[in-house]
Amino acid sequence: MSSERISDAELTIMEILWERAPLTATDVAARLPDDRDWSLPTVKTLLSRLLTKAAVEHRADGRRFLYSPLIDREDYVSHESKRLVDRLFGGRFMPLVAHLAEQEKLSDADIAEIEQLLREMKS
Amino acid sequence: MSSERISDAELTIMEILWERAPLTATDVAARLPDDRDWSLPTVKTLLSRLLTKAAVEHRADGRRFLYSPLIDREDYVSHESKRLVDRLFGGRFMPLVAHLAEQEKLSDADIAEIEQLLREMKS
DNA sequence: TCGAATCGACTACGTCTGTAGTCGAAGATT
DNA sequence: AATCTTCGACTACAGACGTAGTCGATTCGA
Repeated sequence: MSSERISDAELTIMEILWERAPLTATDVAARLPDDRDWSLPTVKTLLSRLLTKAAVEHRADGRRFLYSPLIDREDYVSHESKRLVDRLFGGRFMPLVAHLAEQEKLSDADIAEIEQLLREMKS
Repeated sequence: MSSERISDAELTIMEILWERAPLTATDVAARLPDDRDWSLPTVKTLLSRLLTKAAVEHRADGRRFLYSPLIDREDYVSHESKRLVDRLFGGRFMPLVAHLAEQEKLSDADIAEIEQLLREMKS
C-alpha cells in the first residue's frame, strides 16, 4: 500500500532492482545507466530513502546489505499511469486514447493491437 | 519550448486559466476547486512562479494584472504523456494503452467508442 | 599484524515545492 | 483628508529531492 511517491532518481534505482535482485549498494551503482553516473554515496542515500519509504528492503549478508524491491513494478506502473490519467484526463481512459490518436503517436500496427485487445475484453 | 516542469499545485492554477482567461489573481483564487482551498497569497506565489517559468503572462489592467496561459494545454498534456511513456514504458505508447485497458473496467459502450475512434484513425 | 579498501551511518547543502505571512503603495470610502 | 481595503512584491519556512562528503568500523591483502 505504501503510497509514498518515488522520485525520478529513486526510480532509476528501482529499475535496477526490478531487473535483478537482491543486490548490494555497490552492485546497484555498477549497474547505473550511462546517463546516471552517480557516486556510491549518492546511490546509498537513494537506497536508504527507498528503505524509509518501504519501497525496498534489505537483508544482512555478512557486513553488507542485500537490497530487494518491496513493491511490484506492475503496481507502480499502474499507480503512476492512473495518476497521469487522473491529473490530465479527468480520470477517463477514452480521452487519453483520443489524445494519442490526435498526436498520431499510434501506428497502424498499434491500432490493430488495441483492437485485438478490445475484442478480447468484450467477451 | 519552455521546458520548466510545472508542479502539481501550479497545474491547478493552469487548469483554471485554461478554462477561462484572462483572470486576476483574485479571480483565480475564487475559482479554486473545493479540495484546494488556498489563501490568496498562495495563489499569487504560484502565479509568480508560473510567470518566471514562462507558463503564463500578465498584462496590467489599472493597478492589477490579468493573467493568461502562455503554454497550450494540448502541448502540456502531450509533453507529460510522453514523459510518463518514456519513464515507464520505454517510450512506446502501445504498452501504456494496453496497460490501462487491462486495469480499467471498460464498459461495452467505452469499448465501442474507442473502436469507432480507431476506425476513424485508420483511414 | 598493519595498512588499504570497503561498508553503512550520518551530515551537508542548494533547489524546488507547498503553503502562507508581511509590507508599502495605490485606490476606494466616508 | 483620514482610514480601510486591495494589490503586487518580497520574505519565510518546512519538507522533498538531487547529489555528494566524512567518519568510524570492519575486513582483506601483504
